[in-house]
Amino acid sequence: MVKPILSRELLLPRLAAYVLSTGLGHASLRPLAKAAETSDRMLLYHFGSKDVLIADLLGYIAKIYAAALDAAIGSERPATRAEVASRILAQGEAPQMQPFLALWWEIVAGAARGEASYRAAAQAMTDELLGWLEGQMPADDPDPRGGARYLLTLIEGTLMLSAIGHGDTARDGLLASGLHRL
Amino acid sequence: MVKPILSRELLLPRLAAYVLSTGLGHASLRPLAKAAETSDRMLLYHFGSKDVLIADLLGYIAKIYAAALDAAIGSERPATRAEVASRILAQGEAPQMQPFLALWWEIVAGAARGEASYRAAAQAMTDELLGWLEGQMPADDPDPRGGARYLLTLIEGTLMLSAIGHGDTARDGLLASGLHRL
DNA sequence: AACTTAACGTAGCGCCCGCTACAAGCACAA
DNA sequence: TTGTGCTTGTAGCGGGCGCTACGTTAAGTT
Repeated sequence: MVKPILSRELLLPRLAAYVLSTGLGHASLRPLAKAAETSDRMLLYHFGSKDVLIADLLGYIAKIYAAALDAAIGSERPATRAEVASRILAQGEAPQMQPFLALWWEIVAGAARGEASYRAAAQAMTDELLGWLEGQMPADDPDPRGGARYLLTLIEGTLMLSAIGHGDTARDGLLASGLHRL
Repeated sequence: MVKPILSRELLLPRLAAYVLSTGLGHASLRPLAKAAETSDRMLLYHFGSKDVLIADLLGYIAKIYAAALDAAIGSERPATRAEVASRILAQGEAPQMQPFLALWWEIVAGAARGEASYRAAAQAMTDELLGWLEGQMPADDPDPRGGARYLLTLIEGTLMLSAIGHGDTARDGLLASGLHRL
């Protein structure tokens, strides 16, 4: 007998791939089921309701994201804050990260509207990124904790401006920030 | 005879009020019509299609936003960059701006997915904010243009982190940014 | 007075939504 | 062998969706 927990873990990667490629907005049960090679009936059987499915899926995607970040950690530590920022922004421009970024803004929008599972996913992914940043801070940084939070704020602002076609604005802002002098 | 352009301009404020309070995600024709005290039939009559209605509505809301920013301009110019940032962040925390912010992240998400009308609205609102920032920069600022872009990036990052419940993280980042020393 | 046209109401189309009722298939324990 | 309960397929429910067909009213125009 196949245990339900197994089926869920079989379904989640397929659901995640579908949602990452098409977005959360149009993710309804029948298309999701088709992408996972099952039926809407079965999705509800395994997850209970669509809300639970989405919540579980967001948690799963947050875990994928954490793994992607881990895999992207360079072996040697950057020497400056500017190098930390430039590394993670380069990571943010990588093609394989684009589906995550598109999904990210949907999650942020849901969190801003107060939906609990979106907020949980957003916080999990932000905590992950913040931890990664702290670990990447230069060894001689006078304030790694504050510096990581400063860089996180700058990086999220840059990613947002890039998402709406204001990437040049953010780049000019970073150049004017004096970051390369820190 | 009442001209259609008049009716549209009568409908848009009501539609905007509804969308600002409930979000774009669940804005379908019948609820929108009810909020505007008309029928779905009439909304389509005046706008042609839902897509056009949403596009026009986003343009209208961008104009409201511009007016709200204009109204918020203080008479005397700030003396430091930190003061500029603190003013606009205080503005972002004002209760009357919360509906705009919640809607803002939905617009960003739509723009990130490549939807043209969302992107246009996002750029219009960002251009407005950027212009406002440039006008607010201290008179003795060595680089008002770059500084405004830097502040915009920091501000958007801060607003995003606040939206997902990471407001403290952003505040710590700003404190560590050395902004108060600039 | 006859005609035109913008403005609006009523009713309903076909489609997709989340979800459910019901029964059948299956592995297992008694 | 007979339950017993997990898994799955078929079919469909009530309802909301964007949109349309069609008729009516009322204000101009000629």
